[in-house]
Amino acid sequence: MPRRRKPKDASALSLPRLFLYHRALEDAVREGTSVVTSGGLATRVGRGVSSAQIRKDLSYLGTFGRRGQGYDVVMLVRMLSRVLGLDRDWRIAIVGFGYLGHALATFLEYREEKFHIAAIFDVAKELVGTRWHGVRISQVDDLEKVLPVLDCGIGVIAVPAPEAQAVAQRLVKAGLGAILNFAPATLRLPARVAVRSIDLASELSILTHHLSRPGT
Amino acid sequence: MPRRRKPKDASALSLPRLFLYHRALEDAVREGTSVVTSGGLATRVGRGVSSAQIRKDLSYLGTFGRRGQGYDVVMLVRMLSRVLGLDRDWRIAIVGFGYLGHALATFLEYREEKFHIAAIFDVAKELVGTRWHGVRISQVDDLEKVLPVLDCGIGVIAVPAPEAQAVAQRLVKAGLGAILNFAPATLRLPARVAVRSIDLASELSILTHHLSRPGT
DNA sequence: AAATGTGAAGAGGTTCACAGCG
DNA sequence: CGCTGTGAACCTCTTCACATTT
Repeated sequence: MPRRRKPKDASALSLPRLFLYHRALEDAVREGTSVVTSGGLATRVGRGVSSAQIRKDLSYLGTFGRRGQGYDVVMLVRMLSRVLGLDRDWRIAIVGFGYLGHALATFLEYREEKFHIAAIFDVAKELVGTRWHGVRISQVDDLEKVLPVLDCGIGVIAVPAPEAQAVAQRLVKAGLGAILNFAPATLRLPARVAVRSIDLASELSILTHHLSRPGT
Repeated sequence: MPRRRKPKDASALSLPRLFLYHRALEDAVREGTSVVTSGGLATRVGRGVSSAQIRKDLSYLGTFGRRGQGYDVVMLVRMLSRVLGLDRDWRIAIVGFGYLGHALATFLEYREEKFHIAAIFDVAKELVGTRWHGVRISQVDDLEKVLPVLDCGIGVIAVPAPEAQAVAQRLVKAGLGAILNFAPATLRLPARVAVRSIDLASELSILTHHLSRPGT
């Protein structure tokens, strides 16, 4: 039963680019730039994004530019914020508070003002009950009890690989609709749940592949 | 001047998959499985990888299966290791030893036996001169002096965004050919350098985008 | 009989080039 | 004139389906 999709839908691959546009435009706002052309934005974004690509990506979302002039920076930032869901704050639950979980929490708390750590879980008895920046660290076993009242939208998995699948399922049961997974394991979850996996070993192996090839 | 490429070249998008195959096959080895079919491997890998996809990916690298039987697991692992550059050890330099750098170092040291932390740099005076698991933490200013003798192939950037570009250029000048970047900034480097960027905010925004949409 | 390897068909995404509009 | 917005061409990757081999 193929759900009829809007005539124009941003391609999956365009999403990360939209975020890059958003970030580059925020820089432009800080510099006081008020209008930007697709070519100018392409230069800011770098990384081989063409002006045609930018216009195409934006055209899937609507019509925002002025022909002959370019795009209003503030308006574009606002529009992209809305599309990316960055026009509101988000509460995040972190499961696994070892080095990685700790690093992620710190990074988010200091650098990303839209994202707030609202729940932390770990299995280590010496951690449970302590607080991190005011957030109580709970026992993973209590996940179903603690999580529902905290209104988190996103769960971050920073536990060892063998536990990742079980943790993911519990997060989903507790109502989370999106998961960012750092464990080197493939998660099998209902399609309605959005999942992104960051796999350090995978990234490194892509680099070693390139280093191992003689030609570019 | 378009360099003529080999008649068959693994597509860029297949590389991360090859790594997933490698990981799944290592699991199979541990279980004592000696032969696997493309369908069986697809089941192990999960995440919507089809058996046809696997056969196609492998066919770009050569002919390894036995018709009617499947693939020899040990041989396939070995072949993929070679292609991915995982048939040798790698020495890594980390720049930025805050929470994130520390977390990455710990993760790699404990979990990835092919990757070794060989150099650590930071700007904090209280860190410089101390050691982490036997590795001396050096001042970032000394990067050009210290790095060349340590024979690192890969550099990991875990510094704040404004410093990332400068650090990246210095790593490249010091001879590194591959960079894994965790700073939320676009790096502009010579094409010969392999770069992968892991952008936490970008991943989160893709999740918030999905959470903000009503339909799947 | 069973599963590979692969040409061909099909999707999906990007680039081109230009009409349209300020 | 300059830059956007967009159909069409192009290219790349995925899926299909089947001839081929053990």
